[in-house]
Amino acid sequence: MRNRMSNGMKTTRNAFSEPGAARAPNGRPSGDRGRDAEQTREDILSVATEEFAEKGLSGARIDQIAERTSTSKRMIYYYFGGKDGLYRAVLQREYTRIRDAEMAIGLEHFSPEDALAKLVRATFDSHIERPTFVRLVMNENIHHAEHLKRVEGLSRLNEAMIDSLSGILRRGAKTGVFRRGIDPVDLHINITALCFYTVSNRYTFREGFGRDLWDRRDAKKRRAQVADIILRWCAAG
Amino acid sequence: MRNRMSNGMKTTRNAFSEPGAARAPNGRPSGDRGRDAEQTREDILSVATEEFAEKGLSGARIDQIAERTSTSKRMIYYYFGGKDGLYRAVLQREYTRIRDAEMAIGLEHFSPEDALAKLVRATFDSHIERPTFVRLVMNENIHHAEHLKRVEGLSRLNEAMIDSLSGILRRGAKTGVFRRGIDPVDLHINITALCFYTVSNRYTFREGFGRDLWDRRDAKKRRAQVADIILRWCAAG
Amino acid sequence: MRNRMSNGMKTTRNAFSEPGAARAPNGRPSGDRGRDAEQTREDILSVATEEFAEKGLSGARIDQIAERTSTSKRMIYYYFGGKDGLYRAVLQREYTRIRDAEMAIGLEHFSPEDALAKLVRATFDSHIERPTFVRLVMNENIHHAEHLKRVEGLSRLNEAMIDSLSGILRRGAKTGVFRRGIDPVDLHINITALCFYTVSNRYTFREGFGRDLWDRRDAKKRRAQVADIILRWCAAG
Amino acid sequence: MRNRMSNGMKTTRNAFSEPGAARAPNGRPSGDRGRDAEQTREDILSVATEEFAEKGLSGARIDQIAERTSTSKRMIYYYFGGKDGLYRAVLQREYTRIRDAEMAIGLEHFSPEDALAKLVRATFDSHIERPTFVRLVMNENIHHAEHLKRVEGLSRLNEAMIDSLSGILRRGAKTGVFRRGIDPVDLHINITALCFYTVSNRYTFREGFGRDLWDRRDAKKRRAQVADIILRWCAAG
DNA sequence: TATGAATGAGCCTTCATTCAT
DNA sequence: TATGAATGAAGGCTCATTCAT
Repeated sequence: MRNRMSNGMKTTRNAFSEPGAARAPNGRPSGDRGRDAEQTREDILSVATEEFAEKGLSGARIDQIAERTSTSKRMIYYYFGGKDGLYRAVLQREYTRIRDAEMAIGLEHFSPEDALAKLVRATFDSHIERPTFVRLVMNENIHHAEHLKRVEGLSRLNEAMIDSLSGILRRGAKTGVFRRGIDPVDLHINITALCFYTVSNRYTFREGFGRDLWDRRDAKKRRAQVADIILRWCAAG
Repeated sequence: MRNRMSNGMKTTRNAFSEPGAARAPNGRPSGDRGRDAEQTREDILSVATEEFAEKGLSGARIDQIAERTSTSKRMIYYYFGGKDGLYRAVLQREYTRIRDAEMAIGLEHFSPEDALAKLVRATFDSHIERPTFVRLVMNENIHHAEHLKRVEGLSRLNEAMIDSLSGILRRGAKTGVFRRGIDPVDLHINITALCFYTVSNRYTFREGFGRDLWDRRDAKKRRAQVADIILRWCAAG
Repeated sequence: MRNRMSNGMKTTRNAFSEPGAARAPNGRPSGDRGRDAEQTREDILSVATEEFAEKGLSGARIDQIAERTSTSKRMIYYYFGGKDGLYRAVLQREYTRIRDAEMAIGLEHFSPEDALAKLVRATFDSHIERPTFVRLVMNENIHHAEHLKRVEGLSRLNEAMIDSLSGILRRGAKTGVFRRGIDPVDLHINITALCFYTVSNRYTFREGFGRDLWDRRDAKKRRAQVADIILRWCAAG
Repeated sequence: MRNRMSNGMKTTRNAFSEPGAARAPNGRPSGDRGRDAEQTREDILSVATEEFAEKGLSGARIDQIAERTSTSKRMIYYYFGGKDGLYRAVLQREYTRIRDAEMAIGLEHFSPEDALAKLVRATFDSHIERPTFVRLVMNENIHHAEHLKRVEGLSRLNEAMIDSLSGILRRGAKTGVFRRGIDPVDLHINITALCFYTVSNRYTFREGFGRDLWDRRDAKKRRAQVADIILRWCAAG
């Protein structure tokens, strides 16, 4: 967790490079060891992501992660320095991925209302499709986000989202379809709250109300409802 | 956690017996130790609640709970049968308490709009004031609500809440201030989502946006906003 | 090593109470568990002393210590909190013992010269008979005495020794057999150096000179020689 | 530490080959890499010396040594065969160096007393200036000198020292300033004991007596005192 | 009802070492 | 000669739990 970390972080940065490119991390000719190393890292990371999302940080077991991996337990320490380092790497990768997914829609070409609806639905889908991420965030909150503090590039990701919402609100206010004075961060909170809760509280809700928020039909209806709530809240008049 | 369970459950049920009665747990004639026993249980429970809420089920340590208690570790096993039994008892107590708080307002005497607004604000407050409960629910979701399954009287508590919402919606629809066709359970979900998220995702949000949703002023504004969102969504027209 | 320590230290203090007394550590009637606990501690301590003296702090293995004990490895952590705590307890016990042995001679009734000679010989013997102690001190010096810092009652033990030497020097100076101006601490250093080295450097010396400083005859001669060196150094004229 | 040993020892011996020669280690024609190789070895050795002296054999970490080196960890295995081989090489180099230092004074031209005093002071200085060596010797004694056994040329080095002392004693006895019958090996022991202890037990002494034997002024006084002790012991009359 | 002592299983981590290139 | 990746074995430590009294 000390010196090895440098090693780990160096290659971690690759997580931000284009996923399509990501060839030969350090300029080595090709077809050599580098590829394997990157694969080993990826292998560990994807297994760890599932485990941490499933059991939480303290519930997950390094032994079990290693077992489901094609490499040995020792490699986890080699690449990530320890349980916490691995957890952090998982966190970073997941945060990057979900924001990428949410932003990957060109919203400029739509009317403000359509753009907002589209963004809400995209956010909803990205939560529904990534319960793993949601669970990791829950776990992070249990731990007072102490590990997220050490994840880099976080605020940059969020600024992009806020900018996007800000643009939509401005355009909507100009054309008179949206009220003025809505804080884009507030808007983000409310969208996320409605999406996040749907995924995060699935189990207790089912237990309390006998209804599964993830039932295909339910999810679809709920997605429309969330968009509706948000649009009504922003609507002028 | 295995064989002692029977023991644990038997005494756990005592948590719901009338506190005024203070019956000696095992029929001993002299009306002496019963009072102490109830106190011991309460002592353990309140410490455990904090610990479980703070660290989660797997993160909490029986030793630490025992240490902060005025009794010994053995008593935890005696009264609750083990870690899981204790956790379940905590869960049950908390669920009972929060629903009591939420329902303790007479809403019938207000206009539908006022009643709904009042209920939303009460729900918001009850979340803000009980982060402990919120954290326990988060943790329960991490564990797929497997322990909540064994908590009794849960659905009964929820039905009361749904009935209340149902009544408000009906009255509002009759007077024309609310739209028809709003599912009271949906309404509950949305209210809760907006309240719950405010508390549950405090830490990751602060990390990502540098803003504390619990800041006194922020919380107040947010409470009004949540009520606004819900009311606009229900509003007719 | 955190909270358990308190437990460990509480009973450790018994090491300083009269060894003959040391009955029922906490007022319990007698013939109960307390005796066993003390025995368990002692058992662990004596095994650990040998192991640490033999292999050093980093060379010793907790597993091996536990194996030679009549209890389990877990008990080491129960009583001493960890490897370091155990090592510290060992250190304390050994320091106490050797100083007790060195001081246990009534020197006041002898002439200054005889008293000094007696004390030197006692010091020599106590080193020769306790290579374990010597090795622990060597190890402590390797570790910059960082653990000795946390051993209580150390300086008190040393002051007794210095007082004793001081008295002898004063008496000798008064009767004219010893030079004036000899610092009792210097005297202590020189006596100890000559004794300590005999034991501490046994192995490298044997390797370099093919002579075993511990050979019975050699040791006896050496003891006399050390006394001779010291007395000549102190002698007046 | 097992099979690679043969390799390790073969190259280890190179440490004693003439440094000026700089022969390519494995007979390669071009006089190129040999110089680098020797430098690499030296680099590793000097780092390892510090680490072993600081932490002891079991306390030192191969990884850390490699990290402080300009080469990789693999080279340690290549050149020294393993941890033990490296430790042995360190030992050998240090033993050679200190004896060289001690013998590098022409004592024949001085009076026996001056010669002895000079030699004592030189011994004292060579200890004070080389705590690294002292610590290695301490460590070797912890390990029963088992590694020193495999260091070559040791007794040769010591014989030179004994011869020197022997000569001084003989000359002193002849001129009547020294007593007869003093064993030169005994003399060596006593000189070394007083010097060695000053360095070896610095830390425990400071802890026990609050006095630092290495304080500049203290060291100087102590050096004179050691010479005084030895001279008084040897003095005739 | 209550307590200090004890425990086995398992957890996270580290070590010296070797392999493929 | 040199390197990054990989590893088995073991090391220190912690956990929930039970026993004897």
